[in-house]
Amino acid sequence: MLSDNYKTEYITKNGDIIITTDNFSLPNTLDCGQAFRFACNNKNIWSGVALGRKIEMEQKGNKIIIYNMDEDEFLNKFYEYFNLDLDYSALLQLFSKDKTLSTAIKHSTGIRILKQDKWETVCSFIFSQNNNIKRIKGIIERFCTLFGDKISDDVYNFPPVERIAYLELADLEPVRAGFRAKYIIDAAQKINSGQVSFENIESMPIDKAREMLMKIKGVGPKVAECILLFSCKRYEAFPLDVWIKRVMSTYYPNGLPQEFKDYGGIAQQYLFNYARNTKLI
DNA sequence: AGCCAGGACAAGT
DNA sequence: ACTTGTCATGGC
Repeated sequence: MLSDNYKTEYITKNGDIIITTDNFSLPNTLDCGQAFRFACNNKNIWSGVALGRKIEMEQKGNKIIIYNMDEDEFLNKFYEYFNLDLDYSALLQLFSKDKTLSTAIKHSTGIRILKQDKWETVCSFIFSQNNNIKRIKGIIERFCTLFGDKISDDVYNFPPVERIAYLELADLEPVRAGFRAKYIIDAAQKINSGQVSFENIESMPIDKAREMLMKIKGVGPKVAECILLFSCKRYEAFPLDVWIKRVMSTYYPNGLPQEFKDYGGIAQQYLFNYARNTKLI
């Protein structure tokens, strides 16, 4: 359906990367509930931690500036992280044939699905269950500060899985994750031991991938879909949370149109953001 | 103050 | 196979 080798325009300048595209909104992408470690300061700079480094960005119209990053690191890690190999222009044009999606897209333009670290995504969405986004962010920051490596002032990497695998439940108490803490330990142990492996997860039949992820305690159908969508490039994954369930019952009682299903997860993210922000649904 | 949150699990029909 | 109570915590 979409081109396999789409390329987004960029240049390097003074040690920064400057991306040019009409389909990239920093606020909508970084604050739509898929990632939890980004925030905007009062000077319009978005700052966060991803793929083991602090990253600072700014949007000026259709240009996205990634400060202090060389081309190697950009091409090897963040080009894929920001999903710059997907033709959002063509995809959103397809989605816009549907009236509800068209409205949602106009409301929250420029959402992109990030390709995040898998272990971090497992933890993040375990923390997310029966929880609100504000508190999820707090839990994750405490988790990183307590167990991650310091990379600069007040900035900590996401803790490595092998470190968490050998913690006691009581060690996680200051994270204040509640009943989810035991799930984090179980996830770390199963991933660290290889009982749950990410190898081939991006290409294996999606039902196999779901089944494997759900071997982790605390990973049910919804969290599994989030992991597949937000860290494995499985755009057909379709997380059903309370917001999307409302959208579906109101606007799509017979399910999402078939022609969108290969990219249903991306459509889902526009619908989620629209529903959550407007509270109209 | 009380309801709700990017749910999952276990026990009960 | 479906339904229900329970699970910590704190945002609003």
